[in-house]
Amino acid sequence: MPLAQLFKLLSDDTRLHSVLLIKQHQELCVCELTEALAISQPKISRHLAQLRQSGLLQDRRRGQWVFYRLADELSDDYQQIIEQAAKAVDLTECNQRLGNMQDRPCC
Amino acid sequence: MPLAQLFKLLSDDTRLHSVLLIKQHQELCVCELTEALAISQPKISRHLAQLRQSGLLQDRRRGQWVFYRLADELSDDYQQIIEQAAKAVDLTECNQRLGNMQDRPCC
DNA sequence: TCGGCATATATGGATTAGCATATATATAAG
DNA sequence: CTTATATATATGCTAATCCATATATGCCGA
Repeated sequence: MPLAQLFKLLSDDTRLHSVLLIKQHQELCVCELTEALAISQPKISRHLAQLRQSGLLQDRRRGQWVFYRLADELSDDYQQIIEQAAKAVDLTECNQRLGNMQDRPCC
Repeated sequence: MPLAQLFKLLSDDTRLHSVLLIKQHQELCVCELTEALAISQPKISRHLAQLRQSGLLQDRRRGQWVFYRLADELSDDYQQIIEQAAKAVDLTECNQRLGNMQDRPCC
């Protein structure tokens, strides 16, 4: 993936915050992201599909849930860009909503 | 400027390469960028205006030329993201075209 | 069947490029 | 000094394309 494409993926708040939340928590499922970002399910699903198809995320089905994590093969350069991005974004509100969530899927 | 906006600015090859070339050379004028990127003058001019209006670049008129450089007030976080980006992009071809340019403006 | 997730379609809005043209500065001629 | 011209840069306008969202619906596993 060219660098400009990585930046385009991260240029949307929904995708940027998703990636950073997933990086912070290692793995999150769709319903957790829906809650943390306070957006509709089709909206997050569409953006996750885009991130997965671009090779930035990978998914794992676990029963009824689909968990997303950063792709294992992500280059060091790109990981460090995401690392830097994490320093410049405040995810407090997202994490609060996530913390208040009831019945979070176990694993 | 929100981080997502920085990423949107860097999500276009013309703007990404402009910023990285300017960072590498400290300062470049419009005609040098036109040559280095091998694109039309109105095209680069518009993208530079966008980068300037967003506060990423600043300009300086010197006679008939307008020189662009990274904005002085750019935050550390954002500078480091650009730093990382520079490691992931190959500007060899652009620099070759720039080196072959005749009658480059002096200062 | 139900909950969780993905996707199809339609729509409005944003982005981009190209062409022509306007503005600004420098230089030369009269 | 004024006028004319050339160079460098910016901008109006338009067409084409791309993007994000909402709504509705399909699929899959328990």
